[in-house]
Amino acid sequence: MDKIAVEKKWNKRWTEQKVYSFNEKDVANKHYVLEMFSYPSGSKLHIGHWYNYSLTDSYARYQILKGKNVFQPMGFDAFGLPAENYAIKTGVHPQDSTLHNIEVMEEQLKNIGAMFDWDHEIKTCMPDYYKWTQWIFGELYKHGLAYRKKAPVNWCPKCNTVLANEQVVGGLCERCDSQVVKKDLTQWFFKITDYAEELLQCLDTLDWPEKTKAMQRNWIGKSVGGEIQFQLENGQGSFKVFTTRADTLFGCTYVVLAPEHALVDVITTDEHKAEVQAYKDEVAKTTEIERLSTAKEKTGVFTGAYAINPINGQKVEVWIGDYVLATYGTGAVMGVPSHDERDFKFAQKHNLGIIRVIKGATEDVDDTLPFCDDGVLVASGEFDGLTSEQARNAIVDKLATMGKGEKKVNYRLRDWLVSRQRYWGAPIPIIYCPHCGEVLDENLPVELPYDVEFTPDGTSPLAKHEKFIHDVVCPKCGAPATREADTLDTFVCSSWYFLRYPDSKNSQQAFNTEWIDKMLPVDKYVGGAEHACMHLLYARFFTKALRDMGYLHFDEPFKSLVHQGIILGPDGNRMSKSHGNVVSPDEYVGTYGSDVFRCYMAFGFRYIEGGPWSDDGIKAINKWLDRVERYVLSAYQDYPTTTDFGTEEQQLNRVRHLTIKAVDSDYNEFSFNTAVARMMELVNAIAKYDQQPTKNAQLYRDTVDDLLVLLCPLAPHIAEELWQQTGHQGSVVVQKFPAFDESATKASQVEMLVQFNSRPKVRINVDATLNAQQLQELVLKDPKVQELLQGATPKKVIAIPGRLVNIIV
RNA sequence: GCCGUUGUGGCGAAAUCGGCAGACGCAAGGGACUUAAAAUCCCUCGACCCAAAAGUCGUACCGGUUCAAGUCCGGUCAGCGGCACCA
Repeated sequence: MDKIAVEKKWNKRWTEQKVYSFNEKDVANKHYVLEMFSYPSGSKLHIGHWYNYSLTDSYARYQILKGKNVFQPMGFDAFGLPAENYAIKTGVHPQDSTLHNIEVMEEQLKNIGAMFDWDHEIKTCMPDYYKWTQWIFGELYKHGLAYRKKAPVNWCPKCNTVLANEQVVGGLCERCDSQVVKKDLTQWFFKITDYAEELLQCLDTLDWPEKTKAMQRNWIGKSVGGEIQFQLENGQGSFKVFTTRADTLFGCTYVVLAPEHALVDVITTDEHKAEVQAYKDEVAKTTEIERLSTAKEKTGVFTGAYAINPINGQKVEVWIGDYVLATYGTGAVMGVPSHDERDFKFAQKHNLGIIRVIKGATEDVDDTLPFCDDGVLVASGEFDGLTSEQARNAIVDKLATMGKGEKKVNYRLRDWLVSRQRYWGAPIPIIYCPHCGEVLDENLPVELPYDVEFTPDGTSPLAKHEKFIHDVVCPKCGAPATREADTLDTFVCSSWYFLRYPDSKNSQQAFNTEWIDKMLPVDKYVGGAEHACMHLLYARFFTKALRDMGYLHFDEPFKSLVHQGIILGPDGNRMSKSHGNVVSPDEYVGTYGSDVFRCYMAFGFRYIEGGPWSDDGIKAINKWLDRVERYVLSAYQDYPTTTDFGTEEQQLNRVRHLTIKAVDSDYNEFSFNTAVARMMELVNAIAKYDQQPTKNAQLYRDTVDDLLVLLCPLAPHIAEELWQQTGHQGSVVVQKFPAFDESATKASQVEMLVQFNSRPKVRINVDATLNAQQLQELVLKDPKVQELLQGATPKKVIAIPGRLVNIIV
């Protein structure tokens, strides 16, 4: 078979006949399969795309065979920096390059032979899409979930834009690895922190990889504790500290404020002013990375001020130190050197007191090290004898009655910074009016102008576009106004695309509530694990926010999530141009066709693991598919036939049904490698049966028919071609998954393993229906067993029908 | 340091509720067919021991539970991913 020609033929025919279109009338039976959409970069689809898209498509095809009404759309995450950077380098406008790349990629995606529903395609850079991205911004704004504030933000000097916390990896820009610096800027934020608790709680309800859920939990970073108020000694006011260890409060010997803390300048005494200012200057100069390094020494200086520990009235020194972060908790911590690693180091260095107030269960107290575990309180007045856990509550409760403390939960999650000082993104629909201030523009879309000078210089390219900025009046008062020049982070665009797909042509709304309530949540979402704390978190936030506004009525967008593994280069490194280990799928697809390539990827890797690329087995898969062809055609040739159903027939039928059962669950679990292995076993059984001089044609043909249907998710074109060549009506891709007949898998006689002292010794054929008692009796009577027993009486016999018999002597 | 995850032949990997470890393939070796090659088909293929039969060892390491452990329990080590001065 000329596999390439066959692929072209069927691909074309399926598209013409719309074999794959979703039936909107049968929405109750829908199965929404979604692959993370791709970024239309200039380079072609790589192995990773193929691995993700082709095998998830196999899962979708399997669902069709199982009678599901599958919705599997595709689109493009088309805004973003790479197109803009490409434009800066080459002068080709981002819109032109993006739209061109999309065309090329559409063609490539079609060649995979996947059944994407192109009628619902989305391109996020088109006004008919970003109009609704802007609308969602407006809704968030109206509900207090989008706001503007001046804050120290992450700035990438190379990309010339701010970044979200999630886009800073180890102090470096996620995209270009430049060192990120802090800048004080007024920026737009989404209030994702309002949903921190729900985002955390709902993780338990999701069928997601444990790893991903753990990463989100970690990122949200909930910590339960208390806020404790310290009065300043000389009546200059008070400040709060956040702690998870209120039980150690009696051990507090000093407090530390973040150098940026507002109170620092107020409380510093004259004699310490110079030193404090010098320290603050020093801190401002160090980079974020240096400052956050755990290896760095715990530096700090005394302010000269004192505060009162509210639980015991002790006077403690107030220090500043850069290990206290202004952006977490209250920007102030209490120092308990006896029970905290960092405080201990800090106290040692600066000669501060160390008072031990928690005793461990064991008595081997080592006072040269901090004791950081829970224990029992000592030297803590009325709280002596309480466990740490009891004391945490008791102490905060006591403080609460004094008005000096309260229980408090803190999250590490920060609000999502969405402004970007770049061109190629959705404009933020905000107008600034000299009289009314910040006004939401509801006249959408706010179109992104084409003729923009986008060479980055640290200011937003749109700011330099006179017409865009100034050709606007205030919607409230009609006065001449100006537009917001920043654009939205592309992650905003991708935070709701799965809601748009089912209703992609709706020009009146972002989506119809009633309709997407039926179509969502996504039943199976497949994409890379690298999105754990960005896209997957943002999309959940959007879903919950839109739910609370009444635009939809479900809690989570992605019910079940699968991460495909990563295909590494042959050298075991991540494929990249710099490693020079990039493998292109094109050559393989050109030589063997997409079915062979897909089957090879299916068989060669555990789907969720991935691994280093090697093409050692691709020829074998090609041969195997040829073998399938030979036997399928052989079954339909003329040969001496019989209607008998003897041992050989039973054998074949048995393997056939075991294969049906196994492949069914394998597809369902994305275990494509074992699915192929099972089908290989079936083909081996068929090959053996083919040797029979006289064959049961009915059984033989039914069996190869089943094989073609089982194979069709992984090799749709080849299966279809053979289906047609053997004279079937209709397309194989919409057949019913073969029915499993359990009785066919049961032999009347089974080979039973007999062990002596747990070591395999003898095999005897027994009736399959015997119960444990009968089995034991029969086995003990067996001559071979008798011989091994040599007259001894077994101490114990374990007989398990269907498994084994173990004789202990 | 914390969280998660993975350790099985020369290689990719299988193994249901604890029940014959290595299915299915690749590579390798041997053979059939062929003038030859390709294609196809058959056999061997964890290690040790051995003429063979039999036997011993073997799922990262140490220990435990069990008639029986890749699988369960306790501990250790290594790889991978994430977080990390978060109070």
